[in-house]
Amino acid sequence: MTQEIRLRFAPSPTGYFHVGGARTALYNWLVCKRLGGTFILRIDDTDEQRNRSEWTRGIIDALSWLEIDFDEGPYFQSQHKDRYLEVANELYEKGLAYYCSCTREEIDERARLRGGVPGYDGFCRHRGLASEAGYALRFMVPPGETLVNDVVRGAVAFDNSTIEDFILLKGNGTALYVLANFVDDVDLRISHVIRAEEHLPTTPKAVLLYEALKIQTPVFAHLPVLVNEKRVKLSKRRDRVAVEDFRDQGFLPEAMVNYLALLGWSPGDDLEFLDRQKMVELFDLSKVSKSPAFFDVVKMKHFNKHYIAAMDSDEFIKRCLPFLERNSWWQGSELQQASFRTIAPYVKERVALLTEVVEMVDFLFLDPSQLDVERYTLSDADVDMLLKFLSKVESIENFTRDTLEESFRSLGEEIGVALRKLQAPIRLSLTGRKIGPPLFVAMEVLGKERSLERIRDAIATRH
RNA sequence: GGCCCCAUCGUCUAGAGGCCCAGGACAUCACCCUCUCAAGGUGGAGACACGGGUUCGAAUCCCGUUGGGGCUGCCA
Repeated sequence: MTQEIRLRFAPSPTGYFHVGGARTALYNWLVCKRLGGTFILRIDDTDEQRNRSEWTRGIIDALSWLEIDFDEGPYFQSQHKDRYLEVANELYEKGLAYYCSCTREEIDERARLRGGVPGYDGFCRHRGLASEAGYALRFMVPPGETLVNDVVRGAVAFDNSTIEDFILLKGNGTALYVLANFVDDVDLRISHVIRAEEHLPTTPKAVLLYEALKIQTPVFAHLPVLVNEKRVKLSKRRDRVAVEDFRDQGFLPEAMVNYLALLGWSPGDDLEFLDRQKMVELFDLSKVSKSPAFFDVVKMKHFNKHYIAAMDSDEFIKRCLPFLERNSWWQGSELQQASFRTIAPYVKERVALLTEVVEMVDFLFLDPSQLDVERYTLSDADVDMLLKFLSKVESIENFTRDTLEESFRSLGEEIGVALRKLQAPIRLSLTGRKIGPPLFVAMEVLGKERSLERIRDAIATRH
C-alpha cells in the first residue's frame, strides 16, 4: 500500500501572523503540491489562555491573500479534547504514563538540591498515583536512544536520559502540546511534518509516543528559523513582521511568496524569479538550507519592484485602487480613472511598493494649494526660463507629450541650457515634487489649462 | 549550566573532492545612457571562522576549537 500524502500547517493563534509562519506554510504547501497530496489547516489552540479568534481570522486571511490554499480544515484542536483524553488514558492503562503530584516549586527545589540541573526527576514515577484533580499525567520515558530522521538535517540522536518524563495532561486535565499534536497528526494521517527548527528538541518526545503506540512515524523536516538583524529568532513582539503589515505597505503576494521561498531554499542555476508552477516543480526539501536566514525587507522590496513592473497595466491599475481609495481626494470618477490610466504605465515601473503610487500621482487630483511643495527657491534664471517656456507652450493647440517635448527641446537649444536643468523648475511648479513620472506625460494628463496656471502661480508666488 | 542544530561576500545563496586564486542576486561605489526618478548597461570593492587530520588534491570528508542559534513552561 502506498502511503497517502497528507501535510498540515498547524499554527497556534497566539498573535498576529508573521512571515516565519508564512514561510513554514509555504514550504508545506510546496511539498504537498509537489507530491500531489492533501493540504490541511489545523489551528493549534489548546492553550485557551492565549488564543483569540481574531488571530485565527488573521491567519486564514493572510494565507488566502498569499494564495496558500488548503484542502481540508481548518480543524481546531480545542474540539478534539476528548480524543486527547482517550489516548492519554490508553497510555496510562498500558503503564506507559503515570500521574504526578509535583508542583513546579517542588521540582525546582529538588533540582536546586541536586546541583542546579533543571528538569523533572521522575519523582512520581513509581508512586502509583491515580488520577486526581491537579495531578499531571507524565509519559514514562524509556531508557535508550531516540532517533529523529529529519529530511533537512539527517539523523539526529537524543539520549533518552536527557529527555525528562514530559507532561501529557496538565493538572486541569487538558492536553499539552506534544500529546495534542501527536494525536491529531495520527488521526489526520499526516505523512510529513514540516515545521520550524524550534520544534526539533520536542520531536524525540513525539517519536517516543509513536513508538510507544507502535504507529509509523511521519517524515520530519525542520526548517531553519528566520532571524532579525541581530540574528535572533523573529519575534512577534520585537520585530515588525506581520504579513498583514506588508500587505498594507503595498507588497504583492506573489513577490512575497517568491522571496519567502528563497529564504532557506535555492533552486540552483542562479534562478531567482519563479512563479508558483516553477516553484512546485523545482522544490526539494533535501536542498533546504540548515542555517538561520535573515529576513531582509530590502531584498523583498526588490522582488516587489520587479513584480510590479512586470504586471500588465490593467492589473496594476486594479491593484492600486485600494491604495488610492485611502485618500480623500480620490473619488474614483471617470475623469480621475482616465487620468490614472494614462499615467499608470509610467508609474508602474517607478515604484517598489504600491503605497508609493500615491505620492507619484497625487498632483493630478489635488488642488494646487494642497500640493506639498518641497522647499525650493526659483532663481531669476528659473523664472526667465519658465516665462519663455510659457510663451512657447501657450500657442500649442495639440497639448500632448510629443508636442510638449518638442517645444521643450527647442527651448533648451535656444537658451543653451541642459534639459535636466530645465525640467526641474517646471516639474516643481506642476507637481510640487522634485521627482515623478515623465514630465510631458504629466502635463498632458494635467491638461493645458491647469498646467499653465500652475506655472504662472509658481512665478507669482516665488519667494 | 544541560541537550540539540548551524558556520561561503554586509545579506540570501551556488558549490555534493579536482570545472573555484569560489559563481549569482540584494545592498554598496564608479562610469555610461537619460527631461527628474526608475529601469538598463559596464566595471569595482566584498566571503570559504580557526586549527589539525584524510587525500596526489578540500569550501567540499573526519576531529577539535571558536562563534552564532534553538530548546530547556502544567506555551505552541
